[in-house]
Amino acid sequence: MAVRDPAMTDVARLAGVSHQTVSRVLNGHPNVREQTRLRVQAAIAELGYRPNRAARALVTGRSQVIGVVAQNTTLYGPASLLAALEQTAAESGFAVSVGSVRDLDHRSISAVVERHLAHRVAGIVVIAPVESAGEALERLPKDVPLVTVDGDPHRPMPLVTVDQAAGARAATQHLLDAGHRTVWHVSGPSDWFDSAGRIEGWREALTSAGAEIPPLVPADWSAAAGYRCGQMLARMPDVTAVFTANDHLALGVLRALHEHGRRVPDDISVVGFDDVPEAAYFIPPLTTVRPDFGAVAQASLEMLLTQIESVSGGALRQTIAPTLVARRSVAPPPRR
Amino acid sequence: MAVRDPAMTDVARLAGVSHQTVSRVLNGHPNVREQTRLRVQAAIAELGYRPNRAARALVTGRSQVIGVVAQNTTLYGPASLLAALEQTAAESGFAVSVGSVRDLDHRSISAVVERHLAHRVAGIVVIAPVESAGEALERLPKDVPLVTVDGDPHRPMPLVTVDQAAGARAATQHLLDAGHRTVWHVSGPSDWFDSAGRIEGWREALTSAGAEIPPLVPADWSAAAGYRCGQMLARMPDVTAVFTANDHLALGVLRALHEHGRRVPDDISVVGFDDVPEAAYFIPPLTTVRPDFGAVAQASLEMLLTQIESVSGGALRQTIAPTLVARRSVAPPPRR
DNA sequence: AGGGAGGGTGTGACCGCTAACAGAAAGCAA
DNA sequence: TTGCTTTCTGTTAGCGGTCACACCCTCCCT
Repeated sequence: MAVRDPAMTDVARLAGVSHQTVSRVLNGHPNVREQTRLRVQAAIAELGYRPNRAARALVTGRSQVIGVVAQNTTLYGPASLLAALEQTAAESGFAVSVGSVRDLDHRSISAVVERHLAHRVAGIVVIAPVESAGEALERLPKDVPLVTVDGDPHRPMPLVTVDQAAGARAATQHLLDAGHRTVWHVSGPSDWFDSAGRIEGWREALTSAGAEIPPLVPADWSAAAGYRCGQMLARMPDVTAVFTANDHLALGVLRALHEHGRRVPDDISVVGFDDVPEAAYFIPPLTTVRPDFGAVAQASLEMLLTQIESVSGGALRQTIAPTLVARRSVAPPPRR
Repeated sequence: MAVRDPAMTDVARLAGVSHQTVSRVLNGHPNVREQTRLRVQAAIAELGYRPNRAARALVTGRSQVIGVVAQNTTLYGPASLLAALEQTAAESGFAVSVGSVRDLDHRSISAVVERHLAHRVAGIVVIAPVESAGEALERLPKDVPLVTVDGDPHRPMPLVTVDQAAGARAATQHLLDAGHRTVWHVSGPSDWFDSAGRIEGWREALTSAGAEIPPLVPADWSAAAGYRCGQMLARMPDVTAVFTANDHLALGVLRALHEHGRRVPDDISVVGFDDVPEAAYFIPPLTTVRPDFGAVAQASLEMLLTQIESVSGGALRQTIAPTLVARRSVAPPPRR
């Protein structure tokens, strides 16, 4: 026989006060006598009372939930970000509701956003770093606090990004510094801003070093694609340095090179991006670029909270610098 | 100037009906004249009306949200499961709220569960496959629909599991079939049920084949641990076959063996577990066991929904069989 | 002693929805 | 026509909180 959960009035009755006083205790309102507060807290404990967030959300018009829109939370980057976001949000008393989209078209994204809005989420974080996401986002109500992670740098909305270009520059420069004449780049899917940023950084480093810019090798984020690209790269004798858009791609490249008898780093050097936990155990250990997901999460949440709390906004944009992690997949080019 | 979101009454006024009729249209109640329904739908569209889930949750006592309790959503298994769960839930009109716990003690788990209960979630899915989770779960209200994934098989609660033992048996048997006299096992953390199940399956296969049972090599889920274990294994000349509790562990082992000049699969065969997308691109491609996360998610949700909808429960337990994926990391043992 | 300030508490309305019932309209048998 | 279902639709009362306000009491100043 399911008994109704205790409500505020039950607590109030037991403590001999009004429901409003209970509410005050719950919300840490200052004007409550210490003795009363204790009585109420005792009653709460005795009944095992749990405030009903739905009721609160109804009257305040906002729940203590943050909606996240993500595409593929199986990928290492998004998954890490999501986890970090959840941790950070919990510390501020917020819950996190995920909404994944399979495809990143208007309709799918809007649908997920709608779902979040129907729940009256306090704010939305979008981890959908592709072109089409931005468009879908433009047409939603202006009064919903929103932060985009790794989104379109050219759109005027609150944005937190990993400095992809800086990371890519560091990776490329690292290879150049090792003595390579130029660096090839296996890029991520073309519609991701992350890819674009990494390509940009790679180009910049090459340009400013006066190095030749080899043709771009386009791929997606998978090891499979990396493998295919690696098979090509392995056949080209003048390729001595490769920077891949992520670590999984690098893994595929590594395997292809290995199969073709090209040694890493003796014959070819490879640098990845992401620093997945396994990168240190690739053959050979992979030099890569590590983004700080914790910092990204923190920054996003901070931005979101200032939007939620006040009307006037703080910073509209924040960039987190990644760091290069040097391991054994880089060496000087072979002497001819 | 933030205008109030349109509510049911606004729609009702515009359509010239009562709010209740609007409610009926929204909930697909049968007794509404077609013409009225259309008028209401037109009004909804015109106003951009979005039903307030919080209000509904308040009055019905249950929200259309499923709470997930997970430990580390960065690991491939949990992340995949979470994603699958989210997909499946969305199809049934449910949102998913994640609550990660850093540590798996009573207090942390209870705290997360409390948070979910405060939101009046419709049900809870626990992906926290360790001993301590079970205890924390026992003391929570009986009337909350709950499903445990990969939890304690000895506890009388609804449970969906990957058949770890079967997977491990298949892996071990596969190695035995290749001609190995016995198989070593690098196991996951001892407090995970997944680990226990895999150990059990490994032992069973060995026993029923009449093979010697080598000492267990305990580790956690990381490539780092795999590497350390691999360094030991590499020094033992009579080790010809290793089954690791997951693919990352296998990666570490592979690297250690490589460094010690022991070739895989020529000298030593290796089998993993999980089939992470990268497994096919390890050096060499890893033979592994693939659990069907989609099926697990589906089964869990189904179980949860029957609990939500009715009082009498359906199946209390469901087991999903994993499949062996043969790749190139397995070969017959070297001839002496 | 009178009066204002302010801490501490209670009262009532209301947030947006659903459930239960009541009432109106329509259909059909007698 | 009457009377009785069967649809359809409206009315009212909450769900469990918060907000705005009114009230009471004490304290302090004049």
